[in-house]
Amino acid sequence: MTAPRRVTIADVAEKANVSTAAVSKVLRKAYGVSPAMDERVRAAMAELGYRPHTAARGMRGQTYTIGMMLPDIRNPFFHEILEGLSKQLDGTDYQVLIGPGGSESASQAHIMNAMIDRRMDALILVAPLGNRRDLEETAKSVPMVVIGRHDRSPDYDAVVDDDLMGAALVVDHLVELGHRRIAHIEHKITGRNHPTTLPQSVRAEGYRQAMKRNDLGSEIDIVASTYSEEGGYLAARELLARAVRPTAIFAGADVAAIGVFNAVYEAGLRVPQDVSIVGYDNTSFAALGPISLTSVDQDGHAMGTNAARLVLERIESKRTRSVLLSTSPTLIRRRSTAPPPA
Amino acid sequence: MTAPRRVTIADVAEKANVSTAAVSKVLRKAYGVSPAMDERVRAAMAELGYRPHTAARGMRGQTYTIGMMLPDIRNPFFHEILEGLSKQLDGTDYQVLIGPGGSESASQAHIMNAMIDRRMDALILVAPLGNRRDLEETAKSVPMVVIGRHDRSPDYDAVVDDDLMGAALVVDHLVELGHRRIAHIEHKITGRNHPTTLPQSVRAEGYRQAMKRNDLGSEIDIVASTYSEEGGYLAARELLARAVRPTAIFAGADVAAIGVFNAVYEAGLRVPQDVSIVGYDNTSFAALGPISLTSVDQDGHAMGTNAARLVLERIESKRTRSVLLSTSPTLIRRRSTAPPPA
DNA sequence: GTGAAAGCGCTAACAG
DNA sequence: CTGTTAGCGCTTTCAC
Repeated sequence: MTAPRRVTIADVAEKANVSTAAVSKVLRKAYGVSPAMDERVRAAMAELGYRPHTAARGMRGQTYTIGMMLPDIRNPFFHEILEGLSKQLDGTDYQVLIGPGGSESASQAHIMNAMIDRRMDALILVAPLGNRRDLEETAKSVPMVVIGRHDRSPDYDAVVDDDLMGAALVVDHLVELGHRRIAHIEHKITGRNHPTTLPQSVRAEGYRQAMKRNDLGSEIDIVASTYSEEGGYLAARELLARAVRPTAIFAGADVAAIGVFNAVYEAGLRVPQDVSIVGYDNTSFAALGPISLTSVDQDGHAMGTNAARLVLERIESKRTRSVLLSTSPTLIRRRSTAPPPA
Repeated sequence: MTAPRRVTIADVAEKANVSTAAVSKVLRKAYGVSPAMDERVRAAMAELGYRPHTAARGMRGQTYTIGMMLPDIRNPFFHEILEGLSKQLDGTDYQVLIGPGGSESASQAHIMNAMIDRRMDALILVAPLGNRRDLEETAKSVPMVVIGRHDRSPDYDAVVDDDLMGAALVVDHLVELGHRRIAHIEHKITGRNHPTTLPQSVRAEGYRQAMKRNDLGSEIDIVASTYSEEGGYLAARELLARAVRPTAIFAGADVAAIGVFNAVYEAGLRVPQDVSIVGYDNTSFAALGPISLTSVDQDGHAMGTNAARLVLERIESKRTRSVLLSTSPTLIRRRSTAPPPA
């Protein structure tokens, strides 16, 4: 019941007949330890089952902890990012811990502060809502990489997928199939002015630009909703109730596309014969037979790997200049898109 | 670029003309501070924008951090638990941080150690794989609550939903509809012997017992697979290839049920006319129109809230005896179940 | 009611 | 190459 006192660096030092400083050096693989001493210390550590006390290390040095702020745990796309990140960190001393950020700027700021208060060595933020100035402010106190946003800042690194191109791929695909009345569902958080560099805003802008480029400027039809099943459902209901119904609906995220399916079936319409549906993120369920959703694929795994690399470079301060890493999406065509009804 | 030195307790003490000890007391709402001093200290903290350095506090006292180990970030059911937990912790000084545990006993042990090394005040483990002795071992060094497992231990608290009853609800419902050939898909991790108290094992056992109770012992048919889309898909393919095909498939989790849908459609069969499908967890997509999956609902939110309560009680050591909190599931009937074909 | 001082476990100069 | 010695920011006796 009573926890035995934890083994400390002092216990190891005593056992190995060396100073605590020596043990610390072995721990950090620091310069200036003879092979003989190194071995003795390691042996003592093993024998005592010593594990460094990360919190204490953090008081002077690093905590070997990287905080990842996620607005929504469930999003399968975020999971891919996490996997890339974890794989890259595997084998290093670093550990990822996830902070649930929620969908509000305030709750996200809260968890970011909590992570900084806990002395995390670096922060990885996925599609954070805060304005750029605030982000730069926190980037001044901790190495930081932002995933998903298109801002470029001198203070933090950015890893993005080209959402402008992704939206263009979708529109061009639909136009090629013969569609003209192509609607878009955007994620639009109510309340404060949110940055236009968020993925959802860029996707909407990409849709707009692509429509114009295809001489369909007059057909532009955007419904503001949310990237969620319910959001997609409600937006699609609105679209299907129009006097002239769209023949294709481009949802900014797969989860929303699922809601669109729902509304379309409910209206007694068929996919893709009556309405074509396109999603974004190419999440695992998009490939499922009964759904078979045409979607835009971003390489989340690579984004995670890149974020880890950038963050480690920063921590080890091999680099002080900021970097923006942009990857290209691809379109995955499936059975949810077809030519419009004659 | 250069981070300004953080405000510390010493700065606040100086500003308020008191000792650091006094500031610490105010911070901890500890006994022995006069209202006047309290106010002065608070004013100084506000003026300087002081935020306590959690890592440093942890060296002597608490870190005000609760670690939650999740085997799979994506599972929407886990998200419900997290929400309940967060809501309960809201307004307290505590913060949840999520440790990605992965699907292996070793990776889970790794993240648990990482959390302990970081001096977290308590651990909440969701369906951990380790054997009970190991769990009890770690429970000796930190307050702990285990969610989902049916073990009862003197060393940690447990929050479970009655999976035995959940499985019985499913079988009884199908039997009532007239089914006899009811198959079950179990989550079975390869390799080591895993505890039989895991939710997946208890659900399988509940299925077995209920089948026997309904005089269908000879019809028991369990396929070992995984709770995932692919796992459900593969298991269902196997089941549908049987000489005598089951008329109902009970997947141990909604995600697996989605894969079952997939396989059923692919085989040219209809749901529920040819095959009935039941899931478990009643995750949000189960309610979606095109899916409309009959499923077992556990109140994840309540489980999270309860876990938080138990953990706080332990931290504040109001309680030393362990508790097991079991809630009851309910069956949500939807369109994926119907009488078997004649 | 208040403050001085000794740590918590580790790192980082700095001597030797 | 090795050990001594200050701290990191906060908590906690224990005098006053």
